[in-house]
Amino acid sequence: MAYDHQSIEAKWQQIWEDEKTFEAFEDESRPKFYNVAMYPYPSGDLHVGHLRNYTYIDLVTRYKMMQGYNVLSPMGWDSFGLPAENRAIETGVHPSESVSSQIDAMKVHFRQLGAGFDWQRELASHWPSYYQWDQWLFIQLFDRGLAYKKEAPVNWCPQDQTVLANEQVVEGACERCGTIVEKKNLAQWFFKITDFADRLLNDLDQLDEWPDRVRTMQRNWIGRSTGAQFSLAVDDSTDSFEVFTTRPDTIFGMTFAVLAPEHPLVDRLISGTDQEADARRYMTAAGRASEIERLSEGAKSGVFTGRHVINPVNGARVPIYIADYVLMGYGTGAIMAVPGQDQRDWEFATRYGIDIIRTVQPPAGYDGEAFTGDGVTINSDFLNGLSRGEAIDSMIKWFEAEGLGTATVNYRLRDWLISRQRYWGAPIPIVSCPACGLVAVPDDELPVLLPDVPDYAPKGQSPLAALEDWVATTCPSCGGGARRETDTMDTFVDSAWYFFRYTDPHNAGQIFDPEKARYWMPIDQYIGGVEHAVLHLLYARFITKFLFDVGLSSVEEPFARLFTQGMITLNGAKMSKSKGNVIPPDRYYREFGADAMRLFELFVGPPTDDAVWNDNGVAGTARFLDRVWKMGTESNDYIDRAEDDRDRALIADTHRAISKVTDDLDRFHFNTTVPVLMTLANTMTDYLADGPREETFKAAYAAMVFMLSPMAPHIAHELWERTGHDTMLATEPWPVADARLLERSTVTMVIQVNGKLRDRVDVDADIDAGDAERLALESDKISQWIDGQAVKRIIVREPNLVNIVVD
RNA sequence: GCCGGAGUGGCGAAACCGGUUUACGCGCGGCACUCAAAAUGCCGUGUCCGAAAGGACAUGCGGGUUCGAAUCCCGCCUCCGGCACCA
Repeated sequence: MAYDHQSIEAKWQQIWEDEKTFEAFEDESRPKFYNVAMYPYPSGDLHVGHLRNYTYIDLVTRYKMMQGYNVLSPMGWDSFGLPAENRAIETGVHPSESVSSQIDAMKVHFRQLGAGFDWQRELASHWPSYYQWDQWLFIQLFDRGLAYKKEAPVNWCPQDQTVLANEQVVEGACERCGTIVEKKNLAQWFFKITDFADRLLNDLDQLDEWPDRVRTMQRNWIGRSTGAQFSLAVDDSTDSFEVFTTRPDTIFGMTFAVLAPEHPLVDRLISGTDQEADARRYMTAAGRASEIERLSEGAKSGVFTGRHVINPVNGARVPIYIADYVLMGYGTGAIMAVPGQDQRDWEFATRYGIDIIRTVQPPAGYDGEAFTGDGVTINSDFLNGLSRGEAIDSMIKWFEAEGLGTATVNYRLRDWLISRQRYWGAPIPIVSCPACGLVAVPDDELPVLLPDVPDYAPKGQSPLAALEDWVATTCPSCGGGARRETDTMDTFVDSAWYFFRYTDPHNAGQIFDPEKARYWMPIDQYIGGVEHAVLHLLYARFITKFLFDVGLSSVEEPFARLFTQGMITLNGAKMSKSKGNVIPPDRYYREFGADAMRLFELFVGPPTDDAVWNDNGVAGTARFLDRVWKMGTESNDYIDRAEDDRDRALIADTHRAISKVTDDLDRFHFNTTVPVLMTLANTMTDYLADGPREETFKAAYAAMVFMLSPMAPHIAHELWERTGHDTMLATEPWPVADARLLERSTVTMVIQVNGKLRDRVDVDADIDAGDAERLALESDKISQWIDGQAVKRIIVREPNLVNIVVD
């Protein structure tokens, strides 16, 4: 009977739902396994690239379940955010309506794929029962000074009409829409992630089950550098300013100093100097230029202030410049410039005719510009002759003794800007009172519900600001008139802790029960796209550390093991609606079934790598499933007879397949598991062609069905049932290979002459070295190749190889 | 510029510890079944020479280590990803 994938897949999807096969409960008697796919934005249409990810997560769920783990694999929706809101602006449909229908469409996809999720724990960030706890979390941070409002130059996307976090600016452009961002001075809400910089950096070392690439990206993003911060006094003035340097050892080479155009001291310094007009003109130009323009300009530009600073180590009087290659946002916004040892300073000094003094001896014959390598310190008085490290230490001691500075650590990481001037997000639960200042909304008034608005269009401030009745409120502290915060939270706040809520999703009185979180956390396997390497994955680590600090989380790191899957591409391009190269899975479901598609998603290539979609591939895996089906349902003519060599060989091959599939699943080498099963099926076909056998074949076939269960669950469950079992295959124990059967009694021994393959012979696996050598020399082919030449050496690696070395 | 990763048939890829290169699938060619086609099954399929037996050459390029290298080392080339005036 032909395999009817349509009705059989629907049948098992219904059974898994009815029997609640994937609902999980805390159970201290079994090891837990918390398995999470990054919760998706509900975009409705999934394409074959998305399904690779969900095939992997479901494979892990089913595999770990069969291995006896108490597996939790929940699913939820990252449902706040711009796409729903932009759709609302176009169509007038409220985002909550469009999001709900998208969620329904996605659930149909997951069901069709046969994905085993615990739907009883479903959550969505736009549900008030969820974002209430976003708001609660915000207040916890606020109460501890870790959420604060500050006016600062921030990234503004003119297209989306909202500010962006640093992490959301990619090469000077909005990560979402690609528009060049502008700098604006605005009062915005920040989370003080910088307080956690050292922990976020150091704990990366523990995450040895994370891809190195992601850890490196986070390290670079945090960007810790050590050095010294010290004070430079302005000549003829009581003013001074702080500078940060990683190279205090080069201070004798300082021939100028530079302030960022936005530095607060600039105005006072230039006032009344001959250079004032020039300087002001430069600052206006620099302020107008976008970051991209500043970067692309190439040659460093700047302007002399007319003022000087005194080098504290030798009293040298050096000019102060303003230049936009110094950034206000890093360090102190001011530097000592040492062109001899810094390439940027070198370029600037060359352009403006400033002196260059080398303080590190370059190697003989060095003809480069600034020398940034290691060498002996020169031209530096009491530092002369010291190595870089010694000179740095000496200088820091000197600064400390003089009271001018100290050793300092600087980070590239900035505080996380979380307020957004958009509608579709969680309202920030703060009230601004003329008398009391910024006051948190009390817990018993949460959630601050997101009100309906007549107009979603962004106008530079949140659409909520137009709702005067909503904005006007009373102060929770003094009862006087006050105004609500109208900005909403970045959706990355929602996603920074949702995996805690999964552990206790219906708790109405608490963000989650710490005991339930303790049972499930940390996530044993987290799967998602590498595009979140420094966004979601960093924020979630930060919030987890905060929850740890306040006693809610038992772990400091949320994701014990991280897997980042590659993309599916088509004609060399990422699938996207805008490119019009999206392949929907529907046709494959219809023609070949979800199981065949799942197998091809596994088979298509190494899981971490991008893979090219091949339209014929699913037909190939469907053919394989068809063969397996026929073998199980059409070969009923078993005969009874004693086991022979052929039977023993089949059983041994089966155990080798179990061993290999188990190893490969453990190592996430999913692409190599499918060929193992295909090869086993080919072996079984050959076996059947030679005449059916009873018990032996049944055992091999059962192993095939078990191994298919996590990969192609529908057909596997159906075959399990049809071969006379009334248990649920999903919860049957995973087969274990018998180590004694894995070893072969005979192997093919390769005979080489001078490393080139010349003959092969079958030998007993326990052949000794002497016999192997003798057998090799007895070979006719080999004696032809030796042909009288002197045998210099014979390398024997019994039982696999003999290599005869001749002159 | 700096930091990662990769380069193996017509294509996706295997080869896990240095030991039979190219498993498995796609594609392609042939055959069987069929009135025919589809589906299915079987056989073949790295390149070159050769009728065959067989041989030579092949893992981006050039060297090296080794009895033996896709794998280790050195130097290049190309592609992909990340960071990029971070002082």
